[in-house]
Amino acid sequence: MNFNKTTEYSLRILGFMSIEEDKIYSAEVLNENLEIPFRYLRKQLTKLSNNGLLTSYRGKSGGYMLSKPSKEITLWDIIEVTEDIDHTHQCIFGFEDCAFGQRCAIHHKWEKIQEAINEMLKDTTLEELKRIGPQRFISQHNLMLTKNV
Amino acid sequence: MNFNKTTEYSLRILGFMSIEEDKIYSAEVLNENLEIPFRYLRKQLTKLSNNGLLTSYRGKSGGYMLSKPSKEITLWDIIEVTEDIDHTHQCIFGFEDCAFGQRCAIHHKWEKIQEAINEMLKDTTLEELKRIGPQRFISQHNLMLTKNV
DNA sequence: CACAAATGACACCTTTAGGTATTATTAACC
DNA sequence: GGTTAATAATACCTAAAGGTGTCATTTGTG
Ligand code: SF4
Ligand code: SF4
Repeated sequence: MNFNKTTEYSLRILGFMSIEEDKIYSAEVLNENLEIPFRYLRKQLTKLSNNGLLTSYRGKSGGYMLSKPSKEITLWDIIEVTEDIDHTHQCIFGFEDCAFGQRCAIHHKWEKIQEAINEMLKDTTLEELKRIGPQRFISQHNLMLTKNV
Repeated sequence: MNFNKTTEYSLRILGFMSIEEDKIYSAEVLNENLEIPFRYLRKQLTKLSNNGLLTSYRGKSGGYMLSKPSKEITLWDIIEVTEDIDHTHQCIFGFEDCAFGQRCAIHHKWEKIQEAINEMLKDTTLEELKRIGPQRFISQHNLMLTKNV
């Protein structure tokens, strides 16, 4: 009943990057600020690039930048990449072929909650999440290296 | 964002057993009716016994029975056994020491959803779930062996 | 008591998410 | 063009959840 580590990491990364969303952040810099194992961070950044959430710049003074304005990236977009959701299969009991015409007691309750979650995920954009996490992450943000400075 | 297999299995088991909650069900019988790998089912039944949800009867014509009336067993009770929830740590980003006085945008929304989920889990009893899952599971229920017949 | 039919305990195997290591490729800058 | 600082690709390792196998223990019954 919660998100996996990869999702958490991705939220951290993207949340941090959206503080100044027109800057390029290298994996090195992100590693210094977010507490994510370096190699895994690298892997994850590549994945986020390959899935269109980040644009990557290779070569010297390269790094990553949000591929779209933060207000156009929803939590849902992120979670679709990091969590593999089975959109069809939502029975709380794991039944794949429930044959009831009349649903069981929990079905409706559960469905409502699912809807609430999805709604939240689709309605919340990175823009709202500029300032997340412990203060220390944010306060160090001005140490960032940028492409243009 | 969903329950693990062990939780699903447990819900199936207990849901099925609550159809006739004063009967003793052997692992063998449960295995014939619910589609759960036999050994793992056995393991899980032991765990549910050890955690007070089931009472086990050893020896010939033994098996398992609900330890309490189904209306006194909530989904929450079950999930506490099968899912290991960290009750303290609920930050969607996985931060353990968020230092904000002013919470981030998602914090409140997420908290509300968590509450809705917990409320549902605590309000829903096995009693409401007597008839769950595909029809075939239920229709075979009269083949049960019991202690007293 | 001996046998059969059930659960209990415990060790082991398998799959997958999380994490590392290595080598190749790209691009700015001298 | 060569050096350096960055990402890309790929393969491998580790820990935890899911799943098996074996043997011991309990209890009803002839
Ligand atoms: S305010 Fe945001 S970052 Fe801080 S604990 Fe709440 S959800 Fe996590
Ligand atoms: S009615 Fe109940 S058992 Fe059937 S799919 Fe819905 S939640 Fe699952």
